[in-house]
Amino acid sequence: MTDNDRQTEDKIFESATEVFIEKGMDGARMQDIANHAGINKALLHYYYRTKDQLFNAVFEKLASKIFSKFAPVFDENLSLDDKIRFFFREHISFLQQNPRLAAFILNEVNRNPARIKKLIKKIDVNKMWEMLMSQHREELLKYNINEKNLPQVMVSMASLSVFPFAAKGILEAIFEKIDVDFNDFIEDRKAFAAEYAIRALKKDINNPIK
Amino acid sequence: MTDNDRQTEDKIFESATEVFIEKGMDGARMQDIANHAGINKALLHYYYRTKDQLFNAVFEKLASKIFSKFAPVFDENLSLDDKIRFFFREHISFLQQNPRLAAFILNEVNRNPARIKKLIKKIDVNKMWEMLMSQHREELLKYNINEKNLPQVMVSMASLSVFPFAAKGILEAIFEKIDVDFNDFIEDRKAFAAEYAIRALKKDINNPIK
DNA sequence: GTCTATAGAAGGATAGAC
DNA sequence: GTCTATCCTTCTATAGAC
Repeated sequence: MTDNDRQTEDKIFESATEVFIEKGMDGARMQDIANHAGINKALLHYYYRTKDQLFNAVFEKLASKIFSKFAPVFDENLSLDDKIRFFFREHISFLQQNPRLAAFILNEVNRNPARIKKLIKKIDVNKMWEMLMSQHREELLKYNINEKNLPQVMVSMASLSVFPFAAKGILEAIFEKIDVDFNDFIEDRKAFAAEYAIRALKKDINNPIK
Repeated sequence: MTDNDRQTEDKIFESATEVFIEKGMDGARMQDIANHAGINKALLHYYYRTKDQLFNAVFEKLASKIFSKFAPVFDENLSLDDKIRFFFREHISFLQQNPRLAAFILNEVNRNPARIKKLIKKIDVNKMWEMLMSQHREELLKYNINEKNLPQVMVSMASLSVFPFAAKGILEAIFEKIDVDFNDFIEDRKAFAAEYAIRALKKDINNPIK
């Protein structure tokens, strides 16, 4: 494969990424992607035979990029509280740089759930729990976390981080009325969500878990 | 307008609702909607001149339905804790009955933010804060809630409730691996999210807010 | 008000020249 | 490898009969 091939193929891939994120699989037009890349439609089909194949290539790249952002949390040598802070800071910063990415992935997965199966296969949820247990055995006793409610705990953290981006359009409309800037809100959220989640997970003698 | 008109128009509207929620504006086909309603395409255009008009009618109905679910929280005569419990129980139950609704709204708003502006106009956020203040003035002193962080607080509650539905496709794929049923998860979530949010919002002498 | 038939436009995909 | 021209299907929308 020559440099020229690579260049064109990359250009197509990048343009497709932008257009698909913007319009979704159904809304995107091959013509848009071609225009965006400064080439013609036929070339798209030369490199990626069909729209479906082009979309799949883009989707897989983006989805794996998102999932890979969850892993480092378990590797850092930090207290549990600081891991939570680390997670929100990193994860929200990542989404901040790609504000439409989350909504795109969520929507396309719902539209075609089979797409995500392949990527999920690589994730070992049980191992995540074991790592958490081995690294924070004593700390965990002070937290409202156990093997049974771990899914609820993890989903809650993902919710607090991802939802504002998934609901960006609605939030911006509401914020406009109360003179809040979405970007400022997101900047504040890195710390707010972390402290919120930490308080929610810590056992509290004033409000013991039943 | 005769009964027959009403019947047909309603049938079209209901069919359009189902198909649009399932496939989105771009993915939905007028033919699908006609088939679903047991009529032919031409009739769709007779009642709603264009696909766009039909979609707008459906979208507005659904979006206002979702927003109206937030209001009753402020009217109930309950302690703040019980209002939070009430909110999660009611809101999650509503989404449980319409599991694809949240993802549909979020996606279509992002695709076309102008759509939501009209509905947002009706919401008075400042009034919500005033009601909260007047009803729970003393209680609020024990909570990490103030006028400045109210948006963060509200978005967090919406996140915990809505996100699992927006991410249904991904969660189901993950849950399959660890043998968790999505419906069971949602059932548990009504109580989990409430207690999680309450702990997160309560001031805690062990972990005071800075 | 409801249907059949079809116009007319758009979009994905390919053939063939260079 | 890249382009122009075009095929062919799909889809929205309308015309016109009943």
